[in-house]
Amino acid sequence: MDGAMPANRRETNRKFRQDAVLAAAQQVFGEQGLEGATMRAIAQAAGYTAGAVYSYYPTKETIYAEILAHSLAELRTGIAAAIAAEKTDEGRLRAAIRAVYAFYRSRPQDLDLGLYVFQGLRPRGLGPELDRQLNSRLIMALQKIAGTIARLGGLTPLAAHRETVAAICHLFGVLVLAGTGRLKILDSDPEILIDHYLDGLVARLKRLPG
Amino acid sequence: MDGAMPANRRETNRKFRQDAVLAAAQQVFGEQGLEGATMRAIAQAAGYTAGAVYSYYPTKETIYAEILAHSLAELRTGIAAAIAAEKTDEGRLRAAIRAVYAFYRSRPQDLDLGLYVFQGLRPRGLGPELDRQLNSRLIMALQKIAGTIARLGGLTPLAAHRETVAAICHLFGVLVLAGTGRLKILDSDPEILIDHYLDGLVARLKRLPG
Amino acid sequence: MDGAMPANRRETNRKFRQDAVLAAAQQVFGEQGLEGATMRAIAQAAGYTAGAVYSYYPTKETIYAEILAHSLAELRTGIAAAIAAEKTDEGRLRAAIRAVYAFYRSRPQDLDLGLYVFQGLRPRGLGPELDRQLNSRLIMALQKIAGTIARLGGLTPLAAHRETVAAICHLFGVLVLAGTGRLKILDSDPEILIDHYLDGLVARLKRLPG
Amino acid sequence: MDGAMPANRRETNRKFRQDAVLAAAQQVFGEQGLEGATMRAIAQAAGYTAGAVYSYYPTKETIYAEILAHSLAELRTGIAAAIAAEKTDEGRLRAAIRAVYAFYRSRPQDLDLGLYVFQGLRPRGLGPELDRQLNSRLIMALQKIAGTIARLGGLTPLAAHRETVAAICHLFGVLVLAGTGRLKILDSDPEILIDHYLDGLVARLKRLPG
DNA sequence: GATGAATGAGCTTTCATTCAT
DNA sequence: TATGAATGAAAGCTCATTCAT
Repeated sequence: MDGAMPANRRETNRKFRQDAVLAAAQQVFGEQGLEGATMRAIAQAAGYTAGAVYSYYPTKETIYAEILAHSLAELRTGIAAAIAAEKTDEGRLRAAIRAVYAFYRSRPQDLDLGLYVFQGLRPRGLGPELDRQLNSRLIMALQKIAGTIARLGGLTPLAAHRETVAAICHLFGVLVLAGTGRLKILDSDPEILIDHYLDGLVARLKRLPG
Repeated sequence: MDGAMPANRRETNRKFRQDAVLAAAQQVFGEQGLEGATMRAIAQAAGYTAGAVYSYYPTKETIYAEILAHSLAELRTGIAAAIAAEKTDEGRLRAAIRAVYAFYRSRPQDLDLGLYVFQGLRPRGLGPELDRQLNSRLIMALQKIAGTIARLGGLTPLAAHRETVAAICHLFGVLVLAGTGRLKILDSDPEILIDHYLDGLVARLKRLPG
Repeated sequence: MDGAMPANRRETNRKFRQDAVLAAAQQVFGEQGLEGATMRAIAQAAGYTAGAVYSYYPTKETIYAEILAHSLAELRTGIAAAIAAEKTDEGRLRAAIRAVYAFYRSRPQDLDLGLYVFQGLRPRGLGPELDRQLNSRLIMALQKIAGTIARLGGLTPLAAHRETVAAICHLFGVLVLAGTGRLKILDSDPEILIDHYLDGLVARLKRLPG
Repeated sequence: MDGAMPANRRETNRKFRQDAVLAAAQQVFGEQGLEGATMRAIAQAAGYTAGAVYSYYPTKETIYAEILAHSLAELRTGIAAAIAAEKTDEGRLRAAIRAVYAFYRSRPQDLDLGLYVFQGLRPRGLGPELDRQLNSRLIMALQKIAGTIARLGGLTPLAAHRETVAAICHLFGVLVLAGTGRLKILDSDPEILIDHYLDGLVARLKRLPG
């Protein structure tokens, strides 16, 4: 008889358990990869039965989406922290980019997931609503970088945005090629590549306004 | 009496159908994505029963490997052609990079496949032998670009290699983000990004030796 | 144009190739066991395509039956040879039984086949006609042993038959348990078991008439 | 609220259904033979889908192993009961051997299964662990017979073991030949053969110590 | 909300057999 | 006769998902 429990308390409980499931999913996902992340495995890691998971997430894809959303949120936090720890704009830019790199290097699954969900190995990854949500999170995560670039190069928001996107492309290229082992084959170190790009970017930005 | 069809002809026919299967695989792959590319689907697209496919390719992974090998060979041809059509080293560099871009833009599945096969959603997609083969094809495909960069910037082979890898990272980053729809969200045009990168690269290379 | 070839020559040729297929089947069978003996494997060992085998044997089971028939014929020859090489009836009995033992010990597949075909892992192993044929071959193979037993023990044909069957049962029991590894588990040597049985049998036979 | 069904009861239910699956497997196995005993067939006989069976037994081989284990356990019980019902050692020996005979005569599939599993038409039917378990069950099943033989013949444990194994060989030989229809062909009655062997064995044992 | 049972569709792969050439 | 292409049925197994309790 839980009639005594107020509605918001109940909701809190629910949210709590939902998060536990999510954490379990993340763990399984990190340990076993995309293929190993079956509903059973996730449920088990959460201390539930497969069926129970469905009271929290209606679909496997939903779980993936949620993980991805969390990932992006943490990425954003990571970027913010990296920037906050620096004094100069150049330091902030370098720190931010390196933070993104480090983030995905340490959670390669999150990269996989992003590609998987968006690209849609499955017909339609998620509903457009979820998609929009994830997109806005991505944009928010990048905004701090854009701001730094704008200040450093004295750029308009638009130009700074372009430069940010370019940097992100480079970053993801490095991450993807590193993650698939191609960089090793090509005898290249991802971190050196990142730093190399940053050197060029900073040089260009500093030169621009003068 | 099998004089009617010489061994020669036989083999040709076989090769022909084998290629048809491969084409079917590529088509299914493009239409349904990696997950949809089941042996049944491939066979059906080729007008066969599932079992029949196995007389052409002993394994699903083999088909993937073959598609990828073809893809890389064509990529190389494409790069060579693009370079051959230009007179100046700058033109060659720009043309080569744009050729890679155009190649994967027009066959997004090939990108997926490369990531899938190499990264190995499966334990290890293919034997190390095949892997090596594919690797060398990749390297060969990139060598022409490295040569052009070396000449343009007066770089040592090593430095040119580094610069080539960096360019490829950028390129793949753009391709991946474009392919997953992220660039659209970020309101960015992949071609502009490529050109932007090329401008910077060329400028840097020209400045370097002086 | 082989109109020049007389019918019986043609038949001889056919028989020849048919035997080649059979030999191949036997070889595959010995090397790969029952499960490995696919039509393709047999055909290949014979230098043919799978389809070609069907001009010689309409069914896989037919091949098995033929192998078994050959096996029984050879067994009979082996028994006869073993008996012929001995001077005394006791020697003949011992030699005959040991010959059967050695025969199946060296071709465990033939034992498997016998059990497989007769017992019918498949619904109906062979037609009743083939079955009868194989049966008579079995009986013929055992007749020499029965004769020796009859003489040694001064038994009526009927009594000798019974004793022969009993000996064969013992023999097959040893063979089956040895072949399935049970005897090793039970720490027993098949040859000792056989000799032990023979000792008892000979003693009994010698005692009987007196 | 799952107070309605205590864990206790749950487990019992589960065990019940698991046994039903096993019974179905045994039935299919008896009706269709080893080859016909597919997972689908077993499932259907149990009123399930193929997939459901896998929640009771993780593998087909496991089912086989379980059937065999049950079989050996029952065999042991049967032997014990037969022995317990007799007063004299001779009676016990005869009863035990006849019990084994009757057991397998009434469940010919169990014999097949034993041969199949141990001999391993498959590379190695079951892991060595299961194999050892089954072996020890087999040995335990035979120990009572060995004890009786030892007492009856005044034999050392070793000698009694040898005699037991010999008897088992005979028995299995009779069973196999009877099961494959060979005995009928040879116009012999398995029971008479068994009794004949027992007569000889008992005579020998009684004579020995004197 | 949670369980555990069950489904059903699907997967890759194997193989005896058929048949036009 | 022989080939080689192809079939089609089947096998063992996995998994997201549903649902009565």
